[in-house]
This record gives sequence, C-alpha cells and structure tokens, in this order.
Amino acid sequence: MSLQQSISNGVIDAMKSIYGATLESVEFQATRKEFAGDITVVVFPMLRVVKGNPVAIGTGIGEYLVENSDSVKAFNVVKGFLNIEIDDAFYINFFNEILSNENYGFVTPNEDDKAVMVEYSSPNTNKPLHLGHIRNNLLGYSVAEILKASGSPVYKTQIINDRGIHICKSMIAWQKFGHGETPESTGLKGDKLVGNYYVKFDKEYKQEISNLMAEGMSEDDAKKQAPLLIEAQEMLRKWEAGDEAVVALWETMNGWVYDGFDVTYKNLGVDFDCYYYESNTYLLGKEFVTEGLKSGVFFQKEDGSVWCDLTEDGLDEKIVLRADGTAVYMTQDIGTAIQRIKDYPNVGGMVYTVGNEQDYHFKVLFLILKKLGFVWAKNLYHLSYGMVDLPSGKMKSREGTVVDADDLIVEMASTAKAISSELGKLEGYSEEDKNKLYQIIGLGALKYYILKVDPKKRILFDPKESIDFQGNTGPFIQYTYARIQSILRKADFNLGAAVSVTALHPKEKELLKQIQLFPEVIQNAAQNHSPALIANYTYDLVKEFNSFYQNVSILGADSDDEKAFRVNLAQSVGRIIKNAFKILGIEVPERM
RNA sequence: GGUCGCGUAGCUCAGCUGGAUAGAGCAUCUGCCUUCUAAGCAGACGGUCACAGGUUCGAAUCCUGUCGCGAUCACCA
Repeated sequence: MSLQQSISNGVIDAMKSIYGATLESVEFQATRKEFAGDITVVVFPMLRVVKGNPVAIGTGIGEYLVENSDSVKAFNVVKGFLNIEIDDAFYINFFNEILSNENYGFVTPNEDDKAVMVEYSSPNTNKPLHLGHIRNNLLGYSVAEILKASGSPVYKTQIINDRGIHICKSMIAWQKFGHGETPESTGLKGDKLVGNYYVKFDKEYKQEISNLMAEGMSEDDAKKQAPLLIEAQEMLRKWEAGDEAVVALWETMNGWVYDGFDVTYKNLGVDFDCYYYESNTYLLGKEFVTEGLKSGVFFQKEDGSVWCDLTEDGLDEKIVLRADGTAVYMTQDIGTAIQRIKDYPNVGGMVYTVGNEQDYHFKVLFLILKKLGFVWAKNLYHLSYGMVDLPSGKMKSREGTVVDADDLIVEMASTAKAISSELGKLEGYSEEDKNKLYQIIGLGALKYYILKVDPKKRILFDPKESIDFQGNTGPFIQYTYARIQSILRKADFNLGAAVSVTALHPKEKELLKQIQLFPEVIQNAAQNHSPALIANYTYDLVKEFNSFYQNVSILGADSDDEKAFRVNLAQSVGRIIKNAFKILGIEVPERM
C-alpha cells in the first residue's frame, strides 16, 4: 500500500471516529519546504462533511494519526493544511521492499487483459521523413511503451499508404528522367531517391503548365491537360487494372522507399509488430458502408454518394463513399479499424498517433464506428500532437526548409562529439565505442527535447540554435546515469541486500519521496498518453539525486550501513532512470 | 464566418482531478573541481499566469466573453 493510501485510510478513520462523518476521498499535496512535514492533507474539502474550524479539525485528525498510525511521527496545522511528518522507518522499509525489484514501477501485462493497438508513423511514401515524422514516431513508440509498462499488452502498427496517384507521379518521373537509377547505383537512400523524382515530377509538370499557358491556354485547363499528369493518371488506371509492368515498377519503387524508411526507423530505435496496407482494407470499409446503409446509419444521396448525418452530434454530414462507388479516406479508416479487430480479437482499444490537423477526421471516424455498433469504438483515442514549426513557419520542401530526419540525427551525433571531445572524459575508448556513444547522446538530446513537451502543444524548432545538452535535457539525465554507474563500479561490496539505517539525511529522504512516486507517474502517463509526464518526472528525480550527490558523500559515508544504504539508493535511482528512459526510447550509457 | 487547440519569467517549458508566497532549465551575475565524473552543485536576478467578468472559503487551473497564434471546415490522403 502506498503512503498516500495508508494516510488516506487513516484520515477517513479519524473522521469517522471523531465526527462520525463519512469522507469519500482525501486530498493530498506535497508539503511546502518552509513547513515541517512530508505530506500535507488539505482540510478545506472536509468542511462539506463536517462543519467547523479547519484548524481544529486538522488538529483532531493529526492527533488521531499520531496515535493510530505507525508511519506518522508528528504533525502541524497551518490554516487548513495538515502537515504530516512521516517516520523515517516508513521510507527505509519502503526502500528495502523495492530494492531487489529491477522492474519497480512496471506492471507486468496479464495475457488475458485487453490489448491496445498503437498506430504511428504512417508516412507519405513520396517524401523522405522529416522532423514532424520524428515527433510522430517518438510519441507513438513511447506511448506504446508506457501502456506496456502500465500493464496493457500492446501491438505497434502502421498504416501504409500504398495506393493513389502520388505514387504514380514518382514512377512516371523515374521512367522518363531516371535513366535506370537505383539506390545502389547512386548510393542514395531509397526514400531520398524516390523523393527526388517526386520533386522532379512537380518541376516538370509546372514547366508544362507554363508552356501551355504561354500558348494561350487557361491555367485551369493547363493543369488538367499537361501531358505528364495525363500520363500519371493513365498509369494509375493501369495499376488499378493490375497491369504487370506497372505493378512491378510500383513494387520496386515502394520497396526502395520502405528500405530507406527502415534505416531511419532503425536509427530512431522504433519498431512495429504488424503492418496494414490501405490497398487491403478499403474493400472491407466499403462492405461496412453498405451494411450501415441498410441499418440506417448512413443515407444515400440522389447522385449515389453515401453520407453519414452527424448534425445531431454537432458535426456536419460526412461522405463515406463517392458517387462512383470508390472509397474515400474515411472508408479506408473504417475498414482498417475493423480489420485490426478481426486480426487481433484481444484488442480492446486503439491509439492513433496523427497530427492535430486531423482532429476532425478522427472525431468523425470514432463517432461513425460507434454508430455502427462496435463495442470497442468507445476505446479509441486520437493521440493528437502539434506541428513542429520553424521560426519561419511551416516546413516547406519547395523552399528547402524541411529538416530532414536522417540529417538531423547525424548532426545531433556530431554535436555530441564536439562537446564530448572538449570535455575529454573518454580517453582509452576505441573510435567505434566513441561513435556509438555520440550517437546515444545525440539521439538522447533530440528525443528528450521532443518528448518532454506536452504532445498537444506545437514545437518551435530553430535549426540555427542547436538542441541543448545542459539543464533539462536528455544528456544531463544520461550523464547522471553514467555517474551512478561509476559509483557502482567503485563500490566494493555486494549490492541488493536489505539495509539497516535508523535515521535519514534530509537529502536521502527527499530522494526517497521522489522514488516513491514512480509507479504512480507511469499510470498517470498511460492515462494521459503523455511521455512528457515521464520525462519531467525523471528530470525531477535526477535533480534530486544530483543535489544528494553533491551534498552527501556516498562512498565516504560514516558507517558501513550508511554507505551500503547510499550506494543502494544510487543504484535504485539508476534503475529508475534506465526504465524511464527505456519507456521514452532513449538509451543510457555506462560512461560519458 | 463555424468548430477545435494553444497563450505562464527575455527564450524553452513544468504546474495532476481548483489549495499555502507561481516552479525548473537556458541567458545574465556570484560562489564551488588535491574528496564518488563540474554535461554538475549552491545562490542572485527575473511574473498583472493574454485581457475582462463569473462560480467559492480559495482560480494559472472550472464557466462565459474579448484579443492574439495555429489547425480544420474537399466526392485529397
């Protein structure tokens, strides 16, 4: 039982025994530094149940707690705040309990529990990944890890946008201007190569439009009649008809792109358990639209298009099938959701990691799925996040202001190298080990920088100002971890044994209080789908540890018991850092 | 224009279901490396929590309105 819970029960008992009143819950907060005490009960809310002077009530409860609870040592009341001092023994016992638990704070998933499917990444296949995708990937991956740590089985997935005219555009450009180039022949990553042809298409297409307009054609007509576009459309028709040559090219070029993406995913440290392809799910979506039409969830307009009327829910009418019977975005997403539950019957909910420009789309999607009567539809969550903008505004590929994911990762590592070399703590390490370390630190800085911010807020990223390595940053936390490992290497006795100290140093106590919060923080983060909560908690823990580290000698403690206690304390903090960072997808180095 | 989100120190961000005098980092300034890694620690400076009302013992937090920024309102995905 946690401290809060046990105090909470004590307070409820006290209210019953003193006033005969029933209290639903007890409100807590951390005690402010200027007052004596470890935890504070707010008396004001109790006035609803018991009339009286808050100070008197607080005093009454305090006396009862000291009398009846082993862990409460003393108390004081300031206005309506009951500050409770907890006996050191409580913290020491608690610490001995968690000492041997390497997975402290994690709840092991039960196989019978309902699983959650987390979708993330799902990029466009005609452009390389950029900073915005990095945020998406890191968020999705981390939320999946958080859910796992909080006790849910999780599947990580991705929807692959593998049909449509945009792919044909790159194919046409490659055929006409590519001279048979391949990733191997050029040494380019596949996604970069294909991205170049997408840009090439756009450029040539624009040229054709202006040529046609120079000949006197109107802009609208020119856009529709440019030969390149006609060719792309023709290719799309062939693709849908299953033309062998076109399909083969499509497979080849998609393969290049995915190979390229895989490299980036690997560098970022994210992965997936299963994949879904739009080309496989849109038909299922159409089936359910037909069914919904029969059951009256949808209605058909005169031209044959199918709609869902959401005006009663405060939204508009939404199209779910075109007049010509082809699928729209919504149709596919309906189909994909249903397909996933078919494939994984133990999935009870899904998380979609998609930018906030699609808030409306998901609101509608979830509502439609509810209307179609799926029980799991109430457990759908749109993990909506803000855009990553540059000081100049949005990233625009045309203006060359896109922050490329691969470039950024390389740049972060080289910044880490520069800083690290200056500090010169890595003598005796091989070049290979050093480079690995720079990668860990650079990525740590980047990932933490993005994850520590509340997902729904937009991020301003200034490429000219490099990401910090000091203060509330990934490297700072990694550094603390490395320092702890250094202590552990020097400690000359076995760790993990129960420790026996009688009194706590104030810094030790503060640290233990912070450690105690970890399980609660994980549950909280899972509920809110927010890695930022984990990041900020870890930072607070590390600050507390550093303060302890600077003010209290660990290896030079007075007694062997005290030394063992402190070393174990350091080790526990190290474990929590490692586990918290694992959830964030950030590695921790043994040395830096 | 309708809808949704955001607005906290010069900058980047915390602030959980309302609680005590609003919290960090960066930047600026002052101390601390012959003691466990100074990517650190201790401290100073810095605020009309966008603005105005309301709800109550109490509001950065909840409600309403205003302003500012962003997104969205396609038979695109």
